Amino acid sequence: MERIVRKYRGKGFKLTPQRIAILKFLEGNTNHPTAEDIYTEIKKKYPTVSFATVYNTVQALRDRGELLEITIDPERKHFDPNPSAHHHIMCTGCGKIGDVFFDYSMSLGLPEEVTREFAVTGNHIDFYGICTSCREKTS
Amino acid sequence: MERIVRKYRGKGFKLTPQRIAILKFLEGNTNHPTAEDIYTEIKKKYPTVSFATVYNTVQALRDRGELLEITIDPERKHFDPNPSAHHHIMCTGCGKIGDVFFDYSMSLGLPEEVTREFAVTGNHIDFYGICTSCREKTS
DNA sequence: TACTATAATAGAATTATTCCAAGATAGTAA
DNA sequence: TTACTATCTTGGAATAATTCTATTATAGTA
Repeated sequence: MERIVRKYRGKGFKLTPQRIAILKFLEGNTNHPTAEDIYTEIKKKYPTVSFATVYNTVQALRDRGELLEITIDPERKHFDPNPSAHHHIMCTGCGKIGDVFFDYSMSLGLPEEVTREFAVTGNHIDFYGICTSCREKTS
Repeated sequence: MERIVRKYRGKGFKLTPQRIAILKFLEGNTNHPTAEDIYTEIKKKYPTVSFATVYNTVQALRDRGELLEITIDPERKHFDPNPSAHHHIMCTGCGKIGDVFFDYSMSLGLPEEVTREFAVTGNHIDFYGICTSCREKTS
């Protein structure tokens, strides 16, 4: 019995073959795939899968707090199956996204004029940079 | 002679009435408008203005480093005519976006496994919270 | 004043995402 | 094991944001 089936069975989350394939693809995936990346991958095994299924599934996972929607790339959304609080860095050359596991919360005090207006609930840091392979290409 | 005309004339930036209207609308605007917000406003005075003109103009401004594209709202892009390095906070109730003028760069050291792969060039922090008026509504 | 490079326009095209109705099926209760 | 039903999957249409294109207009300049 697979880990994924064990994790989701009987929790109000219907496990269909397509969903299992999506869950397997996402599990431990640190590539921050887009909806299209997921769709393309699942289509290999389930050629009739639709974007609706991909979006439905990531939405269900997001609602369960098991997946994050990432906005660092202005072009499209990326998804991160690691829901623990962390941050991201994107290569401005090739668009690759990496994780930044570091808790900055102690360092992010806000100016009084902001806390006067907002009750702060969270934060997320986008870092930008150039990755190793992009630096090699241009040097 | 208007300030805007003085600022842009003779700098390879063609000043048309529509552009002047957009520039005036953006100047000092801290509401982080969307393309549609800009379009709707300019349409009042220039009813034939098109979205293409709005997008062309904000792109030209972005390329000149005079405007930032903001990704804090997963639904759509917002624009910020203040290009100085600062951060943003969005109300998760009503979507209102506020500015956070504080330089956190000294606090944002990155783990070695990240700097090994990326030459970091910038950062931007998205804060989330609930604004005053949304708190009043739900209490 | 006239010329030319650039902008504005309408509308089509593209892309990302959501919605919908019909058929299929996983999970459950008997 | 069977049968039921709530939920999922699907294709395609719909929506929304953004970009592109060809044509016309015009700001800036010479």
